[in-house]
Amino acid sequence: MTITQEPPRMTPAAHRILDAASELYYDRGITSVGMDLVAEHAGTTKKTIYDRFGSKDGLVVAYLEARAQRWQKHVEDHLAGSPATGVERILVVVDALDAWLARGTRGCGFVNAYAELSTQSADATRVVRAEKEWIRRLYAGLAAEAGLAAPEALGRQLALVHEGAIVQLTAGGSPEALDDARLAVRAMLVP
Amino acid sequence: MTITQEPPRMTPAAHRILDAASELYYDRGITSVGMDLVAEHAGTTKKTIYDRFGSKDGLVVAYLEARAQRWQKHVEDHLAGSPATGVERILVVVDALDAWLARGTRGCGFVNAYAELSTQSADATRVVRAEKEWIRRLYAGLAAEAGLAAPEALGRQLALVHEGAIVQLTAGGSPEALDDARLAVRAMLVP
DNA sequence: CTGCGAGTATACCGACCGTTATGGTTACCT
DNA sequence: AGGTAACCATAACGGTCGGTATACTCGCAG
Repeated sequence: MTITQEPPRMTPAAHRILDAASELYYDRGITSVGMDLVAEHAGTTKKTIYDRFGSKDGLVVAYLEARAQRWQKHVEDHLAGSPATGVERILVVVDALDAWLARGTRGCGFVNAYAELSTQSADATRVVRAEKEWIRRLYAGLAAEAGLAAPEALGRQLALVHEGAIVQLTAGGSPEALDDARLAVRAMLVP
Repeated sequence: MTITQEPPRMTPAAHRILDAASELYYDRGITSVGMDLVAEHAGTTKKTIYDRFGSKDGLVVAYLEARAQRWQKHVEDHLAGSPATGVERILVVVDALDAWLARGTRGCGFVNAYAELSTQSADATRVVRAEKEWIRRLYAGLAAEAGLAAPEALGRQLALVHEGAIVQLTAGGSPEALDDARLAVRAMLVP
């Protein structure tokens, strides 16, 4: 049986811990960041971390869930703040990704976490998979709203371009990856 | 100044070490695999590892370079063994990727290494970037041979689908990712 | 006044980290 | 015969790992 732990109570110190862990885990990787370092950056102690998050795995899952929430809100804000309609709304997601990746070259935090933890933490893997499925459904939903044919399959194909752009921009060091993604998306939307 | 170390002399023990490290690093991640574990799996001692590879970073770079060579040979063998011509040769690369990913769900070893090491090892990052550039040039070269317009830009766009398929298949847990990639590639090749 | 939850401070645990050292055993090359 | 390269075995180095224990202070609600 899979135990689903209750979410940690977000006391003030817990907030500082999660903020520090989010920055450190994303920037330096999860395995190479120890609990002592997180405690130091959060201005607290390991005792408080374990009181709030139970284990390193618990803190990692909280980090991934918070990051997913931030990222999804970022996309939804972009969509809500754009006058685009129809197929153009699909390009708004690419713009949101571009803005999200503007700072930093560390790539997708979820892919990075999967790279380190997929064989060691089922909970972390579950959060990563959920975020990737969210991307697929986001594009599929926009394709359906635009009245395009086979929106589910098209949404998955658009998600490939989305993920590929992150990889080629960061790990691949290809600075024009986002522009390439816009071209690829447009090519896939003209029938 | 950047020191380029000479490649390790591949004595019999060095071969076993590199084989063991390749399997362990890819399966469990690089940071979480220690030198003791590599020595144990290779049936040798840490002394011999350091005699042959100098440091953990040296062993990691050797792992990535060997993996890139294996992967590129895999693709070239697929291309050489296929009767396809023109744009169909681009799909052969997707078939080669499908076969390469048939076993395992650990995704792209280079992206995984980048996730763990990009802020800590310039040498490892250089090997990762070289492999991603190789993919872009591979597709661009096939696009040029097929007589397609703007082959460089098109090659980069095809590389996005390629990388995205790996991510969505493994981290995303989307089993139809390779079929989606074939559809996306075909959509991008009809003008 | 009391009890309690939250947080701080410090020390500790066994295990493992990357790295180096010492010493000895083969086997091949001159 | 002597040298050298490759390898094995054992141990140790200082440091960090995730996690636990003890003891303390503070603010607040009953």
